Amino acid sequence: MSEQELSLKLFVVLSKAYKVVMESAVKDMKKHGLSATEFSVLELLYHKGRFPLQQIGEAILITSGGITYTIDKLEAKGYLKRVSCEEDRRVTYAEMTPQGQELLQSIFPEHAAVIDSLMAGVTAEEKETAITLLKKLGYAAKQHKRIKKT
Amino acid sequence: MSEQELSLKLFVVLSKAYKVVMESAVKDMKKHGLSATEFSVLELLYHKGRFPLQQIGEAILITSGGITYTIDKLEAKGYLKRVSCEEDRRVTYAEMTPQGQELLQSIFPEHAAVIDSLMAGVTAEEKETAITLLKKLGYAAKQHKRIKKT
DNA sequence: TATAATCATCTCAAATTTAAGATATTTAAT
DNA sequence: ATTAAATATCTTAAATTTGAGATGATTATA
Repeated sequence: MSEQELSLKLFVVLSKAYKVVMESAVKDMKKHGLSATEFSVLELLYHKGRFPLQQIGEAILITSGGITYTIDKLEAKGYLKRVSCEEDRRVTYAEMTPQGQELLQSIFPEHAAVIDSLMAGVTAEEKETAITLLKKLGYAAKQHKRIKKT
Repeated sequence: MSEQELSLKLFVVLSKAYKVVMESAVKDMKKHGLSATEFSVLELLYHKGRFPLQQIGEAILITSGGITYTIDKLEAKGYLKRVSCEEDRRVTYAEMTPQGQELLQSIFPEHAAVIDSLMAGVTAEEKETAITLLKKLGYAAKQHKRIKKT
């Protein structure tokens, strides 16, 4: 296979793996009334604490409109609140409420188990290798985007 | 890292790699007036010839509503037409028109080059490894889904 | 042959995502 | 201190995707 054919193949296989894995993961998130995007936001706040809206978008790769939409939803559900930044009045933080904390504490372990069982059949070594390669691929694609823009 | 942590990490890295790669790929497809889904359908027909609608959905992982929507779009653009199956009257094929053929002939090489340049920075060996692992992961996730359903 | 179950496609409304642009704030340059 | 450029968030309409259910066709079974 030529280099280009390899790239195309990788592109196709990446898309399929993502979609198949995501389909089951989303099913689990839906059980708790959360979309994939909502879950990602809560997971981020759960692990990193309060976070500026803009940076949430950068972290989970959604557009500004998507940020507003998702944060609105989560705020309406009572899982987080907007807190404006004192130092920079352009900035708004998203901060988990106690209800949000409780939710994640209660559902995260099961979620982790679902993801893990999804990936049974791939060994720990293989996962490590895949993580390394996908990180590298993601980094390469990000660079490509940056360069194109310039 | 525990097995479960590895799985979670892989899940996150897979999502990010997919989204970053897709973002640039979609930008290229848009240049030719095609969405990612539309492009996938045309690419499939280009390589495999006429194909039943249902099976298109299975191949590129979109729901039945999405199939109808996308095929409608492509038919309106004149790139394919619906052809009903003689043997089984439930079935409708999607079949590329000469215009569709021409379009793909003209844009596919550039598309392949874009995908390839996106992935510069990952060696051929690494691509091969990634392909193998992602196939395995996709397969594992598909099995998981099948089992869950039973 | 009825009947039930399955299958392929379509319809439609609701949910979500995207893209472009508006507003307010901050930073940098003159 | 102005002005211009950059940044963060929000608004809105359009595009897309999802999910549930309708319809028509086929297959399997009693």
